[in-house]
Amino acid sequence: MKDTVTELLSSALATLQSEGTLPAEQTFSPQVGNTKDKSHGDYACNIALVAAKAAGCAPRQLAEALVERLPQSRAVDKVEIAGPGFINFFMSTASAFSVVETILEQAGEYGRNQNGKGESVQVEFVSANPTGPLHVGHGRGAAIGDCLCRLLEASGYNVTREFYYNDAGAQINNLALSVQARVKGLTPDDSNWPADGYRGDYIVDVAKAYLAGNTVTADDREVTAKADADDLDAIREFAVAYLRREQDLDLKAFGVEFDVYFLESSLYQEGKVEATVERLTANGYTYEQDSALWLRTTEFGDDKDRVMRKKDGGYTYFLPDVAYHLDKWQRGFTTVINEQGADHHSTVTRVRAGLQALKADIPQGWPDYVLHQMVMVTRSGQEVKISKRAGSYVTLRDLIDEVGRDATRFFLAARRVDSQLTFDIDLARSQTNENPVYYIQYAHARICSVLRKLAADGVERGRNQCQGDLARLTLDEEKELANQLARYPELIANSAATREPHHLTHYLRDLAGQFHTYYNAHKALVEDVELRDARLSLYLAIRQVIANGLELLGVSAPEEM
RNA sequence: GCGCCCGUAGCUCAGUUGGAUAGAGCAACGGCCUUCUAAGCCGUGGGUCGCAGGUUCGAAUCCUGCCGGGCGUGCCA
Repeated sequence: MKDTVTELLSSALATLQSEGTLPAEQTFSPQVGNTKDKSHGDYACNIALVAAKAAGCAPRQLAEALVERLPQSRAVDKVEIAGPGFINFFMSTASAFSVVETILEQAGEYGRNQNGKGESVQVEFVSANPTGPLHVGHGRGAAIGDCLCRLLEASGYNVTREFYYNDAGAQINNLALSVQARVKGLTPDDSNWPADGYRGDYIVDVAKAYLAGNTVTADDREVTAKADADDLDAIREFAVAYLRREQDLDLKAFGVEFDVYFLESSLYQEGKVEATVERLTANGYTYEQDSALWLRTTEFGDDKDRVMRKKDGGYTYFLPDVAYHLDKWQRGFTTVINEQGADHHSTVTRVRAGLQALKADIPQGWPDYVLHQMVMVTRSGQEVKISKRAGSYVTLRDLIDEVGRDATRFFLAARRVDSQLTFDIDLARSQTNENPVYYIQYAHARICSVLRKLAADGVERGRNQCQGDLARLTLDEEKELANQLARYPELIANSAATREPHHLTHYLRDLAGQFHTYYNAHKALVEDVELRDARLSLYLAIRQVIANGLELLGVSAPEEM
C-alpha cells in the first residue's frame, strides 16, 4: 500500500523534472511515512519540504504542483496538503482490506522478504565459557541473538548460528583448580583455596560427580570422570564437559539451537594460533618487550598496544580471537554479526585491529557487533547480584523455571540492546494484565476461542479461509487494524536491517491492544452472515500475524489459555 | 583521567533514523461481566524529552560543552 503511494509520488516527481520545475540531474526519493493522527490520512510525505530548495519555490506551492501531477489511482480516496507542505494520502477503504486476503493467502510466509537474496550470514552469540551455568546476561544474548537470526532468515538470509567457547585459557585452569580444591574438601573460606577460584555452589556439584565417576554427555563431547583428585587434566576435561552439558540443557530449555559449536582448543590443535602469530610477525606489527610479544594495535586505532603472548609463553584471549575471526572469514562469511555483552566491548577494536594487521583483504569495519547492555535482576524490589566468580547467582535456568520460557524470552528481547535492562522477576511471573506476553498470547487465544464457538454452532471455517465481503468492513477500528497488519512486512525488514529485535515486541503489543479494543466494542458472531464472515476474515488475518510475530520471537502462540 | 553506552510521565519503556499537538503499559482515580474468555475494555489526571548553547523551514532525534548513572580501561574473557 505504501509502495503504491511511493510509486504515485515518484511518477509525479518525474513529471516535474521533465517539465523543468525540478532539476533533472538530481534524484528525488520520496519518504512515505505512517501518520500518527487520523486527520492526517493514512500516509504522509514530506518530499515537498525536502525538495523545495531545489525547486526554488515555497514548499506548499511545490506540494500543489506535485498533487496535480499524481496519476489516478483507485487505492487513493483523497489527497490533501497540510501544515508547512505535507502531502497526506487518504486511502480507499477497499484498498485497505486487500491486505487481509494477502495474509490469509501467504499465511506463515506473510511478512517475509528476499532482501538477503540467500546471502550467508553468521551470527555468533552467547559464547559463554564452560566455567559455570548460563546467567541472565547470557539469556539476554540468547534472546536477542536468536530473534535476530529469525529476523534475518525471514529476510531471505541463510543464517548460521555459532557458539564459540574458550576451553583452553587461564579461566579453564582456574576452573580445574577450583573443582580440584572442592574434590579435596576445601571451601572458599580456606586459606589455601585457589586465588580467583570459582566459589559458586555448582563447583561442589561438579566435584561430587567427578568423585562418583559419572559419565556426562554434552552436544559436542562425552567424558567419564576418573575420580582421581590429583589428575588435574582429568578434572579439567570432566569439568568442561559437565558445564557444557549444563549449558546445553539451559539452551534447550530456552529453545535456542546452534549450528556450530566452535572450540578455542581446535585453533591450537590445527596450528591456527601459531600461524596467526607468524603472519602478524611477518607483516611487521609485532615486537618483544618485558619478555612478552606485543601487537601494534595502535596502528589501527586502539589506544594502546596489546600483549599476544604472555611472559609464561601462553597466549592471551585476544590472539585466538583474531585467529578465530580469520577462520570465519576464510569460511566465506562476508557478513558476520557478533552478539555480545557490552562489558566486552573493548575487544571490538582489538579484534578488528588484529584482522587488519593480517593483511588478508578483510574490510575495515568487519565484523559487525551487536552489543547488549547489562541486565539487572530484581526480586521483591531488591537487586539480586549475579556475579559468577563471587558465587551468588541468578541462572538462566532459574528464570525459565520460575517465569517460563515465553516470558523470559519476551522480556529479554523487549528493550533496545543499548540500554540497560531491569528484569523484574515478580512482574515477569505475574499472570495478570501487567504482563505483555500474556496480553499478546491472549489475543491469539481469544480469536481461536471465537472460532471454536463458531464450530460449536456448526459452521465450518478453514484455518485461513477468506470469506464474506470485505467491503462490509466499514468501521474505523477495522481499517486501523488492517493498516497495522499492512505494516508488518516493513517492520520485519526494518528490524532485520537495523538489527533491532525489540521493535517486534512493541508491534505485537500494539496489535493485540487494537484487537482487544475491537473485540470488546463489536461482536464478530453476528446474525448477518456476510458481515460475520468478513469480520472473521479479519480475525484470521490478525491471528496469523500474531502467530508469525511470536514465532520470530521464539514465543508460543497458544490456542487457549 | 580516557573510551563506549544511557538519561523521555511517579515506575518500566517506545518514538518509523530530522517532521505536524512527544506516545504506550503499569501505578492512581472513576466506570463496564445474563454477552464470541474480565488474563479484557472505556474514561480522567500526569512532561522544562538531564542542563546550556549551536546547526535549519523544523530537533527528543544531528554537533559542542557540562551534570548524573552503567560498563570498560588485565600478560582475565
